[in-house]
Amino acid sequence: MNAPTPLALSARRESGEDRRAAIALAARDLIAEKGFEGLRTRDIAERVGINIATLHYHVPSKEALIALVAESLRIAFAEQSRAHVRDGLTPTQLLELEFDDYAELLGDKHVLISVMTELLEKARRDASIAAAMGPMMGKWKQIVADILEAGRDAGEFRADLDPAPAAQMLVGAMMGFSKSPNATPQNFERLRAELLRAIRNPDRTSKEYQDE
Amino acid sequence: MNAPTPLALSARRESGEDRRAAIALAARDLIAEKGFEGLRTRDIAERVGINIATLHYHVPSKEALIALVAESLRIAFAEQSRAHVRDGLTPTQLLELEFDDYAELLGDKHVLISVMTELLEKARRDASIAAAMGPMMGKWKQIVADILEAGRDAGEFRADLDPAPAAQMLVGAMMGFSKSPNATPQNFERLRAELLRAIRNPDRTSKEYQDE
DNA sequence: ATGTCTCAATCAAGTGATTGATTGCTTGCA
DNA sequence: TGCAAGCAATCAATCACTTGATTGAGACAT
Repeated sequence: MNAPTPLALSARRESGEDRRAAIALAARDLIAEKGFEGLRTRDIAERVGINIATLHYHVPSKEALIALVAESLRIAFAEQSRAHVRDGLTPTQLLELEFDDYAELLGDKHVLISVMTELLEKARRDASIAAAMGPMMGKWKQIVADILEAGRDAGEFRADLDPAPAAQMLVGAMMGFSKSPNATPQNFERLRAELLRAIRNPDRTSKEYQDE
Repeated sequence: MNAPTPLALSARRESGEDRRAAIALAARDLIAEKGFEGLRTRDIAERVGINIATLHYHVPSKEALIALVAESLRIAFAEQSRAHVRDGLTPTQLLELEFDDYAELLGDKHVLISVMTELLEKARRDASIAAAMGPMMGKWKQIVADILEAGRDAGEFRADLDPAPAAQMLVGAMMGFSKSPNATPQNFERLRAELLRAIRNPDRTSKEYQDE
């Protein structure tokens, strides 16, 4: 991901599916590096180690390529979400898991965040991208809102909490954090702690929280 | 701003300063419409009503033009900030003013938000843009953090509030909101109400808040 | 007269995409 | 087992613009 080296010493031939996956991966890296502004089909082909015409054989247009990237992002996030068991956890624990997942992205998967924010920016101007990104973001916010609602109803979070805007608050804080110049792990810990305090039920004591 | 009409029937000649201001304004509109990805110097020149060579006479390169846009943004935000007297207000009132300012941007100045988010995205990849945007965002967050700190110390906001991450939370929530598909005025009201609840000192009663 | 501003024409490089020939792989048949 | 056929995948060369920027002449203002 650092050196602009072809991703693999490509065999002369790969199945369409493998090739498209490699193309999506290369495109993700390049979008993170240069944005859509600097995204070039030739650069992608070079990164994969194929000819420009081969790229067009597998992915018919730049527009189709961007849609492929959005889909690969959706799959990556879905896999991350599935990696943790969520049954039997309290709302606070579920929320901590969301924070853990985001911290993981902030680590060695920062490309995924960068590509996501680039796509969200593009979604503002392009209805087809918005159609792809809308459900992804909407689902994330809904998951968080559901956790918040359950936590409020269970008395873990404050009684006056409004789930939808509170979810916007949490998601917005995390995504904004990743763009700030001081996005260190320590600062993320500090942020998540503040987010928890922002939603906590003040009528609960610290001991009651620990017992859960 | 809707019709792609030259901004004015430009006089054959304008002073350099007026011309550059018109160029910055046209560029802002076009960045909001098409992003940096779709920004073309010829489109800007056409929007202003001048020849492409004239644009280059006044602004030597595309890079310089983007710097000009960032500066025009800084000026616009500074003017907005100055439009309200901030002396003698309580921390809660000051924070409400920040929300009011943002609501105003969400209204008929949405272009400014769009350009800002495009620049922030570009800043991630371009050090000179980051150098321009960093102080702007940093200042906003500092203003909010200072308000929060003062409010905490005055007992208006909760005692365990950590100003810097809490400011990140508020700023992130607002900026994230502007990109969401349901960014209506009612939903912003709902969000700001939730943000206030997130920072409020629970040891204060509603009446105490009203008295301030 | 001089300096500033404007313009049409043009440059050189880049861009997404296409074309037609070639290569690689699989399958079926003798 | 070997060969031929057919389809999928690959490539170099090329196309038809597009793009940021430049050049040199002319217009304008003082």
